[in-house]
Amino acid sequence: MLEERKKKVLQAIVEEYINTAEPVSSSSLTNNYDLNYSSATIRNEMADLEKAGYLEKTHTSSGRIPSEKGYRYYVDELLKDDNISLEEIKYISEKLETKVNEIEDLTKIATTTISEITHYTTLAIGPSTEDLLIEEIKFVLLGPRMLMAIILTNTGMVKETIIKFEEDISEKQVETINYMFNQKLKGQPLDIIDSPLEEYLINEMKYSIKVIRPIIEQIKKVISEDRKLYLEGANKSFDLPEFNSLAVARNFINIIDEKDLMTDILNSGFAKDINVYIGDENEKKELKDFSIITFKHKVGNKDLGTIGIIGPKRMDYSKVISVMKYINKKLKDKGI
Amino acid sequence: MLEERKKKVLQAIVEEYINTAEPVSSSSLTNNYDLNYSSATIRNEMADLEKAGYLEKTHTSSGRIPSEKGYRYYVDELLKDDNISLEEIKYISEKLETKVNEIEDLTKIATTTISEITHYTTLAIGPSTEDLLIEEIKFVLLGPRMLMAIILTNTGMVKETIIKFEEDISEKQVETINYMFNQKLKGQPLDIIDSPLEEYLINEMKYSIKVIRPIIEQIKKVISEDRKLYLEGANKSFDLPEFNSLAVARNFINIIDEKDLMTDILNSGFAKDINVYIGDENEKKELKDFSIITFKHKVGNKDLGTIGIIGPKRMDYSKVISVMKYINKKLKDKGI
DNA sequence: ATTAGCAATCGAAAAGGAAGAGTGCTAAAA
DNA sequence: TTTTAGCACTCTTCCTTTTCGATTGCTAAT
Repeated sequence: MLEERKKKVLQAIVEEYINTAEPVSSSSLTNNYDLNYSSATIRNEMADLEKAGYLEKTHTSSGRIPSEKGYRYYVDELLKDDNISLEEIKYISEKLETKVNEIEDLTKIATTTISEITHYTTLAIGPSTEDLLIEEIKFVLLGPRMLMAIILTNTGMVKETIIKFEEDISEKQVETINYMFNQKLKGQPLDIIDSPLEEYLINEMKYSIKVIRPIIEQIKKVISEDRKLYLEGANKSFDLPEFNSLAVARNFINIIDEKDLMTDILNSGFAKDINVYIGDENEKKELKDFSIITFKHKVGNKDLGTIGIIGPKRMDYSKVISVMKYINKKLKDKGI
Repeated sequence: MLEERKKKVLQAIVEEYINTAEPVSSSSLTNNYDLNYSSATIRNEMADLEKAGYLEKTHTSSGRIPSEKGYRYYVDELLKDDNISLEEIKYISEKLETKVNEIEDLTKIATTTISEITHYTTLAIGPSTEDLLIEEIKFVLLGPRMLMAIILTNTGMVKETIIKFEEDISEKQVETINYMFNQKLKGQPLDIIDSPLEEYLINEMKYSIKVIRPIIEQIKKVISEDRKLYLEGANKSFDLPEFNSLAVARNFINIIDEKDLMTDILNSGFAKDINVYIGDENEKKELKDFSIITFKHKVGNKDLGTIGIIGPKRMDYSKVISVMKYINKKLKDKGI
């Protein structure tokens, strides 16, 4: 447990460094941040904090920057999570008022809004299809050889896909298919549609393989498709001073270009509502020089997508977390 | 019209510069590229080509690099468009064999393939909805207050959307809607669905505004939605030496992050099958340091999407154009 | 417990210099 | 007339050296 003054010094250094991106000197803190001590006193505290692992030096005679432990302490103990202005509240509210017919659109709007307010690169994936139950499947004949399958789930999510056939099929056949599929699949989990089921339907139902197979194939494909990934404000990161280093910039581009990696990150580790991973705390080593903040938007057990921010370790945690909390609350209030 | 030897020198310089990204010296060309002359002779030719505007120097005592006029001459007169290996042909063919149910998926595959083979950043937009005619609209009731509208067009394209209502609607109502809409819209251009039509339907058909309005609103929204933009291999550009300049890298990120700009670019200027814009030739001044090569994939009058490559002016035009030509041909053969 | 004072350290920027690559030009060779 | 050898000149790149200033840690005074 840190003494009160050490906390103040640590907080001042973290915030100053977040603002300026320059190592913080002892003298720059005197008479600021409620620290009315001489630079020598601050210097002693800084030396202690460094020994305890909260601060680092870039070289012998430089000012201090926070270590990952320092950031972590700041995030856990010192950070204010109401760092959001009236204008921002207003702006967010307006944005989220937008009427949408699909949840994914809302996730998209939230992503853009967060990126606009925080000026960090923001990403999101749509809701997971795991754990969803099939409520009903509808088939609509669009042409003599073109059928649309519409799957309704228990959460109100709708997935549709088009199946093309090699030969004509009749309305009568569609009716049979409709009956068969609903008979077998109503109330079942979405991922039941795999090969065993295919065999079953074909064998047990004694229905033409030429008709059943393409349907199952296509439905399988659609439900196993990767969750859609949204990315907003990749260029915003390039205005940050840490991106003056070409190595950092290239690293960043490689990361956000790697869609599977991003999806993984947004999919993992949800201990809390809002999760902060600082540098090496990230599971993926590629991210060791960045921080990630994610939050899962859900109502009850209904997963509605995940939004994440990626930025330098010197991220404005306070602002980002405040904005996320507010958006999270707003989304919950909307009650979708 | 350039003399034969000048052409050879120009071609050699362009190709050498594309390969090495270093200004090309007179001595590096002797005994290469079918140029059996001394460096002094080459030097004289280079001086002439520079006077004529085809070459530039980065400073007084440097080798030469092609000017935009030089690249243009190379692309128009000197470039080989069969610069594609057997392995590449095989790879492309395999990729394009993939069975897809929707055209957009094919565009996506082509985009990825091009990026993989050329190592340049590749983008694409799906087919334009302009000029499409409505063949039929189907309505499917998904729940008491949820309706799906499925629009079939003359090109076989399918667009569907979900409409939510404030009050229950019956199967009977859906039938009426179905009849009304098809009656009025069959054979009409897709973009007929605008406000006047809304007024017309509501007034003339004397049908509940509460039902008609949300349907029209939603359909309007869907058909006016931006065409989907695909982007592949943004990180690949960062391996190019020109991206060692931070200004260039940042510029590039800003460009590809600007989706409207990218969409505009892919939408404009289709004089030929394959279009090359070198540096300042680009309409958008942001692109003055880059080259863009686009091609529109169409069969007959049916627009099936546009694919574009963006890279430095020192782009491997020969490779890119060869690959595009081959893919274009393959897509045409597939006949979708 | 705090602070003033000061030598010591190190990075960043400026200045200087050497090496090398490439050109243009002149005069000789083909 | 065309081509080439030869060489002075130019300019970049890289390396070293120097200077300047910011900041620290330590010691002794408050």
